[in-house]
Amino acid sequence: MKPRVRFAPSPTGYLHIGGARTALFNWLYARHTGGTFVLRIEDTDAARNSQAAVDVILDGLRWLGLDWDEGPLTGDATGPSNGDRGPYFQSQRRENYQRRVEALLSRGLAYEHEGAIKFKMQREPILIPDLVVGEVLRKLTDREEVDPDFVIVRSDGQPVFHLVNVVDDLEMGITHVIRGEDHLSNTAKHIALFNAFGVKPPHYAHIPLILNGDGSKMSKRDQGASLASYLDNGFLPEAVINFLCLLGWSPKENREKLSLAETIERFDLPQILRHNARFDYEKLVWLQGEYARELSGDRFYECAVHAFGKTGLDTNKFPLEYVKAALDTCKGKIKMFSELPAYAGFYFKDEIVYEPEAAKKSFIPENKPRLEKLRDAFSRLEKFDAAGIETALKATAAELGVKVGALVHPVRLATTGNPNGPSLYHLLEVLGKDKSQARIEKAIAALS
RNA sequence: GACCCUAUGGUCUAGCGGUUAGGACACCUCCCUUUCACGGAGGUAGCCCGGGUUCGAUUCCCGGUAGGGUCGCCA
Repeated sequence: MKPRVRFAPSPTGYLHIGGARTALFNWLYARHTGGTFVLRIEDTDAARNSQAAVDVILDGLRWLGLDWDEGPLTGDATGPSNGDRGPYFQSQRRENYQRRVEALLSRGLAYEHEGAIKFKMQREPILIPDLVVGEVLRKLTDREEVDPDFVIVRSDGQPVFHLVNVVDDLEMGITHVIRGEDHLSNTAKHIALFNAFGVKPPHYAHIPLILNGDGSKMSKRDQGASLASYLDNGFLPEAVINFLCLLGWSPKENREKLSLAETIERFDLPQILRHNARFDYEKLVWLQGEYARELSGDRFYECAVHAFGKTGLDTNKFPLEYVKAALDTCKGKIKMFSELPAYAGFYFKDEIVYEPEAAKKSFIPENKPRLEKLRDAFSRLEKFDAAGIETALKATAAELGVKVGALVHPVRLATTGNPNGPSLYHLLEVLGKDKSQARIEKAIAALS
C-alpha cells in the first residue's frame, strides 16, 4: 500500500517556517515513496478563518513548489478540489464528526459533561511507536491522573482538534502522520481515539522543531517566522527548500547543496534528527548565493527588476538591452537581490553619490592628472568595449608609472560612487562612453 | 507541578565501543585578481556534567543540568 501523508495547517493568516518544513517533509516522503500528499485545511475555528488566510497557505506551498495530490484548488472552503476523500476543509465535514461522536456516545466511550462531550480516556500509559523518536511510553501527568478525559465537542457544538484530526486522518486513509514534535505528547490521545473507533492508528513520525538562532522558541512574531517574509526579502524558493531540508535531516556523505531530485531520492524518515535545530540565517544566505549564481539570465533579470522596483527605481525607463547588460555584470557577484540597488544602482541614476570613505582615499590631488590622462586615452577609443578599455587603462597606468589599481579605484568611484562593484571594464562598457566620460569629467572637476 | 523529547566547535551536521572526531556556514590568514564576489591553500574552535558497564567510552546504562514540547470547551 502506497503511503498517504498530509499537511493539515490551520489558516491563521500566515504560514510558519516550521509548518512549511513539515509540509516539505511530508511532500518529500510522498514523492520518495510514490505516495500521495494530501492538503487538508483545519478551519474548525471559524472565528479566525478566512479565504485570504487559506490563500496564504496555498500561495506559500505553491511558491515552494510543494504540489498536493489531493486537496483544495482555491481558498474557498466550498470551492473545487482534487481527490475523492474530501471535503478537504474541516468546516465542511461536520456530519462526519457528528456521526463519529454519536458512535462513541452510543458505545459509552464518550459522555456529556456540562454541555460538552468528553472522551473517556484510558488511565493506563500509552505506548507511542514513532518512526523518528522510537517507542515513547506516555504516562499520565498529575492533572490527567485526576481526570484524563478530554473534550471532543465544545458546548457550542464545535468539534475539537483532537477529534477532527483523528477522524479526518482515519477517513482520508492517512498512513503516516509526519508532524512537529509539539504533537508528540498529544499522540496518546489520538491513539486512544483510533482504538475507540476500532481502527489501527497510522504510523507516526514526529520531527524536531525549528528554534530561533539564539535557541529560543520561534513564535509568530519572531523575525523570519513567516514563510512569506522569505519571498518578500527576495529569497529563491530552491534555496529555502534546500536550507529547510538541512534542518533536522541529513543527506549524509557531507552533502550540503542538493537538487530537489537528489533530495527526493535520498529523503527518508530514519535520517531525521531527533533534536531541535536553530535557524542559521547566514547559511540560508550562503545557499541563496549559490542558487542566485546559477540562475538563468531570465530569472535573474526578473528577480533583479523586482528588487529595483521595491526601492522605487523603475528599470523600464531604460532600454531592455541596457538593463540586461547591466545585470549581467552583477550575476555571480551578489547573494541577495536586495543588495542590487546599492550595488548596481549607478547604472540607472543620473546623479551618483560618492561613498565618503572611498572618496577620501581616491579623490586625492595627485589623482586629478591621472584621471585626465585616462579620460584622454578613453576619448581616443574607437570602440568603447571592455577589452579596449582594459588595454587603454593599463597602457595609461604604464605611461604614468603607476599600478593599475591607482587608476582603477578612482575611476570606479567616479563612475559608480562605490569602492567596489562589478568588473570595472565591463561596467564602463555597459555604461557607455558618453556617460562614463561625463562622470570622469565630473570627478575631475570635483578634484579641483 | 507532572509527563514527554533532546544534548558533537558560535550554527547546521557526519559518527553508531578503539577515529589525528570528518564536512558545511560564519570567522581569521595567505594566494589569485581591476574592486568585490568566486575559486584555491591554511587556521582558530567541539563530544554538557557526574557516576557506572567495558581492556577501552563521543558512542551503551543511570542520575544531574540545560533547552524544547505537552498537560485547553486553541490548532
